[in-house]
Amino acid sequence: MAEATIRDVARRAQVSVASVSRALNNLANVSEHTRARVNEAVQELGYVPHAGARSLSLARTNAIGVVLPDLHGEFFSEIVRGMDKEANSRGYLLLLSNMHTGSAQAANALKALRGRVDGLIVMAPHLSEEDLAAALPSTTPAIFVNTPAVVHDGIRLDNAAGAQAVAMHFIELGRNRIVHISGPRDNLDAEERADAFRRALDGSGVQLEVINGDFSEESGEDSIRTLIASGTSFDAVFAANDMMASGALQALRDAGLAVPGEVAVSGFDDIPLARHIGLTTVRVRIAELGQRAIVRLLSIIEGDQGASGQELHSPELIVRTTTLPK
Amino acid sequence: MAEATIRDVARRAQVSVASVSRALNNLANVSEHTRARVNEAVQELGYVPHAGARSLSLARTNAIGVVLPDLHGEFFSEIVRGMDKEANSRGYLLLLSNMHTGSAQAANALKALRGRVDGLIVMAPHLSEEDLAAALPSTTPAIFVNTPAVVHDGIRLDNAAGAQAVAMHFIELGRNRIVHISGPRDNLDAEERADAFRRALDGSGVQLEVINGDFSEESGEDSIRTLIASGTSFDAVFAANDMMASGALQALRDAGLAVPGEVAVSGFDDIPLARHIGLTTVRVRIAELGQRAIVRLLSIIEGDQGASGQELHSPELIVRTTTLPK
DNA sequence: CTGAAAGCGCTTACAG
DNA sequence: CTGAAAGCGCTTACAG
Repeated sequence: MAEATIRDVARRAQVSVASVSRALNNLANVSEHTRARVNEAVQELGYVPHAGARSLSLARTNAIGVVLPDLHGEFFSEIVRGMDKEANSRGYLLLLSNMHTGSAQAANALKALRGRVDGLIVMAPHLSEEDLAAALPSTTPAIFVNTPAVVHDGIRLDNAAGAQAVAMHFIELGRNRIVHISGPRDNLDAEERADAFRRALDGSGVQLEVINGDFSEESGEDSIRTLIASGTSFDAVFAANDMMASGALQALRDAGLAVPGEVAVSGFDDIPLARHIGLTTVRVRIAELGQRAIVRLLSIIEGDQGASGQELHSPELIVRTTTLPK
Repeated sequence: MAEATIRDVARRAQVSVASVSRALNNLANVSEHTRARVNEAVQELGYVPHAGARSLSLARTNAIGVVLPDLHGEFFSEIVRGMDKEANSRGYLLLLSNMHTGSAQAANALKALRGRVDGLIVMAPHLSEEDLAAALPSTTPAIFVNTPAVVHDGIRLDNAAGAQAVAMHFIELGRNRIVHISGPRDNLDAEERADAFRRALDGSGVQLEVINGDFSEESGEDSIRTLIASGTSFDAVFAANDMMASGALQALRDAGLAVPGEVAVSGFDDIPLARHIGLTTVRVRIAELGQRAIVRLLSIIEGDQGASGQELHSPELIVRTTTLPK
């Protein structure tokens, strides 16, 4: 048997569907008698309103589309957790959509959300704003998270501040042959971290070598292994994320180099693992980023005049054993 | 200006909305001429179909509701990742819904999904099947994941096999004063692990003490700290998950007890951290659990006759340094 | 191959 | 306070 509809309830309660609708939505203009009959019929039929039909009628879905490149890694799961928590407490559901590389695929992912959500959270550190804008319905509220954005409202991590803090820390420790393992090319976070780190070291007399990694643990390990094999000497490593830092630590250990005695190491992100391995890193309050994204999106959707433009979240340097003073 | 609708396209292309619909859905019975005009109009207007309206008409949403207790921890993020991957590749979106404790709240969470999804994945290790069944629309396909289920189709982890493997491993190592730090009461996984572990040790002459934890790292640490303070001596610890095992390791280290020399330690789950700290554990292919849940749900939704009933996923013992032979 | 019309399950002016 | 009717944006028999 098919699920009961509002018509079934109306028939059973001997009232019109209009009255059923009013009663269910707790409108004032319904007599107690009618309300009671409706509730009774709802119980008897086990009626549950059809949210899809309601959305169409109201032009409101109470759902938020979350478009992200990939669910891999603690970063994304944490940010989704922050969004989910805030959204749920405000009566919204999250609709997840993976956006694979390739702007055509990205456009389709975005289009599939039309008519399903009231707004969009877009995370795409690898796409340009133009590509995204072309696929974004202009009338849909959207917040860009850690995504290149000039025109759109967004939330970003202050990568520069984090990288700078690491640079200053290394200088204070007296390290002067520094290696930076960067993230993948074309990734916004990776670029900003590398650029700021380089700038912060400029003119300090410190020698800097940059190796290109890809945010994976293996790339961190390989980078350092190769570097050591080449005979290069260095006394500090700044990896653009914690996973690469973890790989670097393994390579250093395998090579018999003491950390932090001979080489100081810092990561970026402060994933839970970092604390366990005593890794100095830059703490990003990831879940909070996600939560803020929802707060701002809802303030647009619900018409409050929230702050517009870019919001920058400052990370914090967390010093642990991998950079204790010599 | 509002988004274009199918009517706008029809008007512009000078055909009926029926023809537009047919053209957009690539039906055969549309002349090339009409198809071309429609495509042109779509381009000019930047028309994107309204998925919500389409769903109502088709009684099909191409969305799957995922109901879970909490996004905390690597377990849930991994399982969602597995589901998301499979769902996306099959053209479905995931709609996330948090189910807080309390069966009334749970019922509402489930109801809010009516008319929004084609099927449900339900994870609720803390609720009884009756509570859930009362709130579940009987006509909606559903798969229960790691949730008490007799009537419904489900996927479960073979907790008993995992706990047994740990017990055998400890016995082979010659350990005979064993401690089990269990998960929270009323949690299905926790119960099954504890019960199976106890049974496997029965009659082996091994002495077993069970302490009640709550799956948090702190509870693992506190449990062992308290135990040591009480003067109890033991030579092996089986924590019901890796986080508690990690806490236990810290307490042991602080107390100066050698691992595995004096005390062998095993966890459960094999979260990424486990490898880093050399923790022996029971590997659960979490993402695979999520993927299988989607595969089975879709086979119900799409009418293929998939296997019904409970599917049991066998975990695998991973021996690392925390249980090397003395 | 094409269009007018009914229908999916709701909400809401409008008139009473 | 209540009901008949139109409308949200699609799809699809039905008749031509």
